[in-house]
Amino acid sequence: MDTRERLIESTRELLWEYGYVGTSPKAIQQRAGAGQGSMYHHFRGKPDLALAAIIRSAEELRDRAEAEFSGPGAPLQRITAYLRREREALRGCPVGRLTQDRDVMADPTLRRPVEDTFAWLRTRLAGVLTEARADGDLDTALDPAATATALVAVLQGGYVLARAAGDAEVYAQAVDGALGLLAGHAH
Amino acid sequence: MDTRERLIESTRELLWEYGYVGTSPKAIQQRAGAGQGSMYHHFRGKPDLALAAIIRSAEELRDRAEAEFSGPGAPLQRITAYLRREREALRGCPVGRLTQDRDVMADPTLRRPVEDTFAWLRTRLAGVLTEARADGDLDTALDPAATATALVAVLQGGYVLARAAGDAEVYAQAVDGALGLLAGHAH
DNA sequence: GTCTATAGTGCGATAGAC
DNA sequence: GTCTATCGCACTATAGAC
Repeated sequence: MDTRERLIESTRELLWEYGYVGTSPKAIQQRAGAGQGSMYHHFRGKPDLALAAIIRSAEELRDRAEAEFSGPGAPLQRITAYLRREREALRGCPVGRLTQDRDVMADPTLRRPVEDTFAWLRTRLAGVLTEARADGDLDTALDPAATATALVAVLQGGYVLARAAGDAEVYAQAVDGALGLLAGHAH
Repeated sequence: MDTRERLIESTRELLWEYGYVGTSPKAIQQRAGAGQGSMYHHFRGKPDLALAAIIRSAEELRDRAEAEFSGPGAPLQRITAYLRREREALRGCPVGRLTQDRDVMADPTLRRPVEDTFAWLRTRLAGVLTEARADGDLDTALDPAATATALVAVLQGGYVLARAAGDAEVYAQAVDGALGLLAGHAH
């Protein structure tokens, strides 16, 4: 892994743990094992480097989700697999976390990947719910778009509650609750 | 409102918008219209002042929720009222936001009110769900604790998605989706 | 109880040698 | 392409006058 790559990966981890305001170029350089000059050679500054890191985290989230959504099994099985997939609950969502970062949301360039990722995720999940409905596996009374938004919200909120409790099990409990609610509408 | 009070309220607002790392004593003083000496007279420092602000925000969240939970109407009506209550979706949750703040979660004293608030909220909501079940208004197959955690997660995640989209309507959509899922289990 | 002055630290960024 | 030196600034906190 070359220096540029190490800088991006270090920024991703620090952004995940400390957020944008709490991540300093100095900390990035130390973690990447690079000097100041090196960082400012590859990137114009903190926002430029953060953008590269955010885009990569967004792509990773999207790729992993797409793998579950387009995987094998019936639509509802794929949704269950997606919701139950192991996540690092106590670390939170590397992309969702950024919505609480004012400097990120205030900068249209930094904000864009975050906005696009969740817009895609909600739409994509709604599509799988629509598939399930077309197969006759899901109650037609359920609105796919609203249900998809609620399910994604359970994951994002599950991170919040797990971190508040200091217990990853709370995340699992939120998912269990959501699946319990969904089960009543499955045929 | 005296100086001490203005300092606490200013800190609450700044903590809500900028988070702990992004909130400086200087900004607090300016918003409160107080000098440095004044702040350090009333509080030992930033963490001490933040604690007072966090405790107050936690109390407010709890009081507002309790008002809905112990209000008039059947249990499921009260839950619907709680979920649908107007919130400032784009500003996010003043307490939930703190879970993303490393300096807050790393300090047991600052973390305590956050942890307690969500533990109480989940337990209290589970209690109302149990009431609904006892009244024969809710499917007995639904686990009250898991369902409560999922519903609270929808709210917390709804903030995240609304902020990501830059649209408060997304928060409402998450709530609609959750109520749609819950409706299938109501008698 | 509130003010101003000041200290010490770390931030984000630039300059220029190698 | 990477390094060290340095800049100007804001941060959190303390000291001491009023």
